[in-house]
Amino acid sequence: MNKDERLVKQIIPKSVDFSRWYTEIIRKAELADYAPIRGMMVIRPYGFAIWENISYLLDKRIKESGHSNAYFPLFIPESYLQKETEHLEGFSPEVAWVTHGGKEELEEKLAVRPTSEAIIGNMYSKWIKSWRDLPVLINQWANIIRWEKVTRPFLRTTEFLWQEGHTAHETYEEAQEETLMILSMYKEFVESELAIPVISGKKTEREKFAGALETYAIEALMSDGKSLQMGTSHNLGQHFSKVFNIRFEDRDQKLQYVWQSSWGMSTRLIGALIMSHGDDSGLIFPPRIAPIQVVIIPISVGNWKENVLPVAQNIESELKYIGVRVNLDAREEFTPGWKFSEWEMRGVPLRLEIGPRDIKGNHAVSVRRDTMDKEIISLDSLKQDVAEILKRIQKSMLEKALRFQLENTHEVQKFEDFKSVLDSKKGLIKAFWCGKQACEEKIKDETMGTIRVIPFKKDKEKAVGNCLFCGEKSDVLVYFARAY
RNA sequence: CGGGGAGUGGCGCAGCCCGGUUAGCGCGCCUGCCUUGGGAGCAGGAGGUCGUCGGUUCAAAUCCGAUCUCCCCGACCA
Repeated sequence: MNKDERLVKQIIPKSVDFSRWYTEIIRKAELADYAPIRGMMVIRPYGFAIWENISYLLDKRIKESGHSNAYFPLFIPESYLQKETEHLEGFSPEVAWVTHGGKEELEEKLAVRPTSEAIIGNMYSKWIKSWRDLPVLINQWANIIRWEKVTRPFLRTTEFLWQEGHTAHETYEEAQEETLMILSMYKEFVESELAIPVISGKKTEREKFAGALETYAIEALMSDGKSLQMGTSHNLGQHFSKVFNIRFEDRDQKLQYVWQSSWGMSTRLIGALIMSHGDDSGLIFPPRIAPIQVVIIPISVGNWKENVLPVAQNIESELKYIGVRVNLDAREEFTPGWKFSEWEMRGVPLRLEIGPRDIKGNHAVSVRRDTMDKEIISLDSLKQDVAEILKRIQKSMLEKALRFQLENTHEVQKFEDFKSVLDSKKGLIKAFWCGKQACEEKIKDETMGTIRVIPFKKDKEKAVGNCLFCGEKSDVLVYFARAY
């Protein structure tokens, strides 16, 4: 039986080898495949459907909060990229360059965008003349190229898809407000749609986006105990407006530089979904994002095509009618048992089994992927029940992930404890930090632990402690973790 | 980019050290029969220039060199 199980699952259990489990499940579940170019992958239909759901649900929020979509060029002239020094230094090691058009060498190299601040800044300088033109609230859905040294499907690929928002405002306060509004929108999105609880806060100077005044991020704890940055929102200050000369005449007729923000989330979110929710049997997708929310498996016995199939088809169309993404697996060449495992591996949140026995009893058997709980539901109330169960799955997946996050968050005072917790239990560690980059750096060198975020102050939290490394008095409590 | 491992039908592997018939095995795939409430069975069949390029040799999956890609562990990042 054990041997059979291995053959059947075709993937290494997550608990045995997390890394291998991660890459194997991506290929076995047909989310993505390796392309013949270093660090590049093909997002296959089942994987792309997740991205489409993410895009749709996120785009709705972006628009509802007043932003419009636009599209900027893939190429950025070298001179533009060079204008913001920090920005250039941050990105130059990973920029891909276009040097030729056909056989002719270009007079000026073109960068394949690693992010679009530069090209957008340039355009904004033409568009913005008066305070009446502000704010500019633009988002773009695009692909990005970053020549990373080490790549992993979805988590870090040479090319990835994302949305990047770029806004311009009259004042620092407005830009800051936008930056934080987006951050909380990201948090809400990831928690309610992806069922992944996140911690949000500010990044340290060291982890800041190249060219930003301040960087904020949402971070989530993956089920192997490592942290993953899932979205970032930057207050760019006037760094880019000064170098791209984005000026406007303000209400007092004075010429001013605009205040900007930029923010993004990427296909990395799919990696986060895989790593936060999956188990030894494969993927588990939260219903809101799942490409297929319900799979119907007809139990093929006897003349099932006459008896069972029509009922299954009826259920399928009823569920479709109420907007459930449903798939009836009526393939003859596979047994029901085979299909059960297959769809479990592929993470479908709810399975409906319907066979002769069920039809006699006017019911179907539902099986939740997240808990494997079986429930017999009446065909008369099937639509409502399925919708209800999907909601419950969504909710309990978030709760489960949150429980995991809390259970794996430890508070430590001493560096010795910090090291042992990081080695044995992993997870997030809350500790005080004096604010000096030297301490941050040394902690990283010794433990591989980095400051993920400086959370926003909560009233009830202890106000002061001692820096984890140097022991100096501090009122900054931060989250450390080993990160992807 | 450093250190380690690996590329052989769709997937997982054996063969390589010690060069020599027609490159094997399991799963999957195709056809037929038979089955089907947790990955059924039998019979027949298809599918490979052994990652790529070059070298050594009468002869290369096997030896040598280069190169590409993947995986793991570090330095860098969404």
